[in-house]
Amino acid sequence: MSRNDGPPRIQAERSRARREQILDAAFHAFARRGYRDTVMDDIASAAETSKGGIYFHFPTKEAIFRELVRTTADRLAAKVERAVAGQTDPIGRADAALRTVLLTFAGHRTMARLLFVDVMAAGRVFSGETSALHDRFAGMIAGYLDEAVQAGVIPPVDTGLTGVAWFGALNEVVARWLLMDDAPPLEAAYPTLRALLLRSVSVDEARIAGATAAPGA
Amino acid sequence: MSRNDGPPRIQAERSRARREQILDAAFHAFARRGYRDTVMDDIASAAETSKGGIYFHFPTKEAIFRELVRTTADRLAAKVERAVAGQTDPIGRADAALRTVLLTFAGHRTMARLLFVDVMAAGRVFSGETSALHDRFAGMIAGYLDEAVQAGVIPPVDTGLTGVAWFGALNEVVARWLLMDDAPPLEAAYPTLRALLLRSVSVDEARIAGATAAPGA
DNA sequence: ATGGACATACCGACCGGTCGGTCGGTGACG
DNA sequence: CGTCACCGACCGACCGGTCGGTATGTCCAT
Repeated sequence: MSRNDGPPRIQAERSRARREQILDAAFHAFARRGYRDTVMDDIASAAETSKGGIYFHFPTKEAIFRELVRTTADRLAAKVERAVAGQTDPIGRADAALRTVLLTFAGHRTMARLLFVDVMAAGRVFSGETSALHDRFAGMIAGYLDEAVQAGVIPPVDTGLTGVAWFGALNEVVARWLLMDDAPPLEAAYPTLRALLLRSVSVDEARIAGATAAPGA
Repeated sequence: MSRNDGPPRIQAERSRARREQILDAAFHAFARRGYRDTVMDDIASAAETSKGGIYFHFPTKEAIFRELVRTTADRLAAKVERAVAGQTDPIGRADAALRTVLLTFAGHRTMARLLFVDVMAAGRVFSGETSALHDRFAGMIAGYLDEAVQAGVIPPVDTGLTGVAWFGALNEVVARWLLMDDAPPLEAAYPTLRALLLRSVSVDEARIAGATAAPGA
């Protein structure tokens, strides 16, 4: 793993590692205390470095946050797309996307916090970020819905608005779960939410009842 | 207007008016710039008074914000309940609630901003407030859904979760609208959103098609 | 190979600005 | 003349970002 050819670039490797260390510490700090209540010294000490050290690797606090949001969203989107690729049935695809997001957040509260709470809570400076993030996921949903409409599986609807509404519903369920102290596992909400959403676009009741397997149509 | 009977409580009246003035200024300031980015001096100058003047009427910045959120939510809740009281049909009630909220926000972007954006954006200090606020409205929805289930108009479902999901969908649609610069009127989203939500709890397609009048069932 | 010049990574005291909240004072109403 | 309402200069904690300095690689000329 650490085999390096010819010139032993010790310094470069160390630098990369430290950068990662800072990102990781910032991720957890932001997720726990929120953007504004996180102080650079918090991140520094959690990353076992100093404020000066951080500012060697990053220009501003904002830049750290932006990078974190971007890469986290990227990771999640990739995961969803991977899950969706394994499904051919349009309903199955939308379904897989929903399940992936829900299950991922269930396993990584911190990720959920960062994306769904902090980005909103970070203030007006990041409203562009927020907008882009929500657009991205609402747009993904709308895309899958469009496919479903195209395939004739559901009647035509305003997929844009529906995507937004679906995303909102999902968002709120996750946020709710995040703010509760006692945690009934998030997965528990999946069947109900799934049925609710599918019904909202007039999917056949029979299809809703069927599990996520068997794309035999 | 400024007529006062018998005992001339000039001073008390003036005090009340000033208090209101401050609240009003704070409301708009918070709605425009958000809680954290609003500075006491902003509020002071907008209310045509001074920081000291404010601190004569209120103990802390936080207290002002809390009072604002509470009374605003109260006002909205009362408006919804009034609208709902005029409907007997369970579906009509849920429907009236939805329409009221949407139309109110459409007419008062500031109110929407304060309740839906700023409360989330105010930081961890107010997470209790957020929680309570969302619970309140999600709970209201769940209540109407319970009635509908009781009346046999819709099949039994997890009304709690459904309330949360509905609220989330509504929330997101409003938030989206708030963050857009060009504004297709919010009311335009009403019919689609209405149909979407009603379908999600298996309301008869016939009933969905019918307008909000005629509770003739 | 080796020493010294240059770059890279890192440190933490410090700076400058911000902002919630305070306090001594002032005027006007009753 | 006391009290209520109000003013605004001021305080001090806080925090993002800077800067002079150090220590540890890295590279090249000799």
